[in-house]
Amino acid sequence: MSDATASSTSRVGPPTTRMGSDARRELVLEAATSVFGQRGYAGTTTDQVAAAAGVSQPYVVRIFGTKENLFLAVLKRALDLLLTAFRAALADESEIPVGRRLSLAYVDLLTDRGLLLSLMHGFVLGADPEIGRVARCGFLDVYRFLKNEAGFSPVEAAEFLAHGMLMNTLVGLRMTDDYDKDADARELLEGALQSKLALLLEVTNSPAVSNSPAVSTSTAS
Amino acid sequence: MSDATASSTSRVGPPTTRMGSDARRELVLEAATSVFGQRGYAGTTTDQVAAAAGVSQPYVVRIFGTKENLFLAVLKRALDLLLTAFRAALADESEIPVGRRLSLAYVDLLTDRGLLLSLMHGFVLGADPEIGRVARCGFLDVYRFLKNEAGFSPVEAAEFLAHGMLMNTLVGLRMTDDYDKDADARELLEGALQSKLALLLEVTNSPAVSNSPAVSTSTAS
DNA sequence: GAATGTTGTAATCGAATGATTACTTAATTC
DNA sequence: GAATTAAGTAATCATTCGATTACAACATTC
Repeated sequence: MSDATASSTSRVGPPTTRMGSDARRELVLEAATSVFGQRGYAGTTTDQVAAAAGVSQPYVVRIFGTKENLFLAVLKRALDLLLTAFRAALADESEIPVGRRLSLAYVDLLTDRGLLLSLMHGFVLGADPEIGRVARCGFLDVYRFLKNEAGFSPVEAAEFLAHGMLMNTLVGLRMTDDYDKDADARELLEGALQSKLALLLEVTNSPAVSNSPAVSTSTAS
Repeated sequence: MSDATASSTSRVGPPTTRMGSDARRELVLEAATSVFGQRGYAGTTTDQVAAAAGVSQPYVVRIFGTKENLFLAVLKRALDLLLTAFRAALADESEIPVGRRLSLAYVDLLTDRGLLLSLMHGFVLGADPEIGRVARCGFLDVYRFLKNEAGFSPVEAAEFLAHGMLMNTLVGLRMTDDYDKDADARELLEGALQSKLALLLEVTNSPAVSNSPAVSTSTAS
């Protein structure tokens, strides 16, 4: 906090230009996706989300009503982006077979830190009444897409989903952190991701979560 | 609470017989495994664990020092049980091929509610310094078992792990809740679990998590 | 059978956190 | 250009929760 000439309640910087509520909402959703992906639903505070989005904590709460609603919005957005990316990959005519195109689209999404991990956190909270309902429904939507739109058989679809869950888990584990240190980790990543590994390694380089509390409520100047 | 003849500080029931600390520790670990599996690390309170174990909340804390230590102990125990079950399945000579025996052992473990879900919750917390380290190490231990002891190739091991992660996810999602209601859920479960589905359906019938706070600190009489 | 250690609980504390209230200031409208 | 709406924050509250302290009852040893 600069002790400038400003009196206690007057402005410090140049007059802030305002943002439309839709844009602000999307910005908070992106920040929330990142934080929820790292720390899970219960492990994330609205204050951490606010800090990541560069707004105050009460504003985050006011936009979404409750933390649970915010997480549900993150889940729905993630599922929407996932299916949209899959449909784009499907529509994109190419010599590459369908399954491979979808796999590549999936790994592409893994590079959006938090997106698929937030989903994963939701998937293991099926015991929660609200979150569980949305998560089950979303997972089934993906399954139906694979069958009805991509033309997979039930077993092929399960196969595809299994590899997706393994990739999610490896990213959640931050197994890429051990890529240089552990030969088995390297081999596992290569076996699980094969040609898609290089793409993933490029973006997996952010540090571990810090346990120090966010400075909170105050916007970064 | 019975309003018996007891004065405020006197005993109510018969003199409680004590339990050895090892047995008590194991009992608390089992309860913690169940609760962590349902609600995740951050979503679980030491009080919920205490209530599930039938002891007081401070006692849970005293046994394990911190909640994080408790969760780490749950993870290590789960990994130990997993590898022990796998080694038993491997040693058990039979006509059934190795992969199938291990799969059956895995589904057997899924019936211990919470065990594999606690692991799964740990797996997606790789960004946490301590939990992440233990989770990565444990996952790699399983991978090494598959390669070095069960004789899997790297790709076969990844394949096996992928199906394990899908099964974990389906259990975490409580997809079995929709087995009777949704044809796609039924088909997905059958495609993913195949012959092992019947085993899993038998034990998946406990209700959703309640959001009412545990009565806490008081032992059930 | 006192002394001593162990198993266990009741009471409570301090910090963290989701939410609320009241307020400020930038846009927008008439 | 006043009035009104919308974007945003500071301050603060009530709960929750992990942890600590002090104490009680059972077990063991000598």
